Amino acid sequence: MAEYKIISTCGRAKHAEFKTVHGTVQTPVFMNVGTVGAVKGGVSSDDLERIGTQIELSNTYHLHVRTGDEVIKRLGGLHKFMAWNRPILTDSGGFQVFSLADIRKIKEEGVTFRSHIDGHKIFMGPEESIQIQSNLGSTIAMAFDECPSSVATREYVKDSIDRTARWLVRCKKKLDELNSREDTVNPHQLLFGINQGAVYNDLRIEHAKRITELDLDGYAVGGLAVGETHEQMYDVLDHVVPYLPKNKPTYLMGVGTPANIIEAVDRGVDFFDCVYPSRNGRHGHVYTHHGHLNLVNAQYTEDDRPIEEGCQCPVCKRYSRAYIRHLLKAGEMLGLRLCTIHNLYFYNHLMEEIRNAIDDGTWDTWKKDALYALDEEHEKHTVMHQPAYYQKVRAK
RNA sequence: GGGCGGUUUCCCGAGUGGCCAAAGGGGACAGACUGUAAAUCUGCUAGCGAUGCUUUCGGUGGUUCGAAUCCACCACCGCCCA
Repeated sequence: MAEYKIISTCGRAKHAEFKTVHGTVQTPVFMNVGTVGAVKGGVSSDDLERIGTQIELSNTYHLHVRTGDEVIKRLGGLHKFMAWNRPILTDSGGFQVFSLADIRKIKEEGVTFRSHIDGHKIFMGPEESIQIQSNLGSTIAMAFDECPSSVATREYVKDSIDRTARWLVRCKKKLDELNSREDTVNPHQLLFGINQGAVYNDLRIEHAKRITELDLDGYAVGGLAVGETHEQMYDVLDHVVPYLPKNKPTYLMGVGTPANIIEAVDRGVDFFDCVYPSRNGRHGHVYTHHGHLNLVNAQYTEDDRPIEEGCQCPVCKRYSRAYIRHLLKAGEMLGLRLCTIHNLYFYNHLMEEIRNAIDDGTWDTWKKDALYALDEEHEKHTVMHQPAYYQKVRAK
């Protein structure tokens, strides 16, 4: 059902279109993380549309424990539930195995973990995860995987990726069965497999070969940005992305900083998601092309510039750093909301700039310039960030 | 005029002779956060030539080896009686 079409390339970086029943996504794309069916910080589906986001990500585990995937199915599925008609990717709950489960409770059948809400035991395996995702009716379902710690031993990782590969077969079987049923919310639901193997490149490659034997709709690289260095992450991508299908989208899960994303696009990645723009936004940490600002800092008390000069987001067009800082310090929800909206715009717009640079054939120089500007060690010393510079510019 | 209670480091507030530069909270300041148990968490908040020294618990003086803590007087605040 899905169609992945490459529009243009520069080296390994590529601009492609991914057609789904919920619309076409231009890649490289950033998926806006709305774990419980909403981007935290008071961001509505309206807001997401207004700032031009293409796709949203929600979580299987969280929606299962509250309010329940069966309820959402009865209400017509997640798209209808959250009044969002563009694509949705649901994460499988695999990451919650990493963050919530006792590692000793991981069995061949699946994982038992305790609800973070009331502590009750929850069992989730490949079939359960896919059933929930089918009930939600997301555009793309993710395979149920285990995300081993970056410090896991090679022996542990080997066992884990073998199990994740076996789980993938079960996910595929379950989804095929559910997609063929009459009462399925989205009978065209897609499935992405997830590559694991920690920082062991040979295990990564072995696992990639194994999971690509199944004809899935896309492939993710998981288990990165969980404690290893950026260099290790880029090294894994250099090794494993070439073993993922060229005619299908590649998704780097949970990543990352603007620089991480640029480096990963350069290594052939199409899909990204990260809590940074929303979580950091809630904490007053906002992104610009010249590094981040921590708006709660005293230096912005009387700074009436927008977060970033020239930014076309609805926040920068109207509000000052000083006002947003005031809202954050006063504990007003509007402060978190404005920061989050700016950050989401920044991330989504960054992806557009990336696609344009690839289309224009200027990717290599664009990338170099963008990474240089984003480098805070360099940027914090430039005059453009000093209030005195701004005063002079304004005076003209 | 009389009686009682109070005055603590930016704020509130604990502390009634040494373990007190002084609990706890707030505020301020700074940092962290990568498929969201996160509008959260952590650090820090007298000064300095810094394993020590100096200044600080309303003010002044006293008792004591030693005082935020005990005594005297003074100032101010609150309540009650005239």
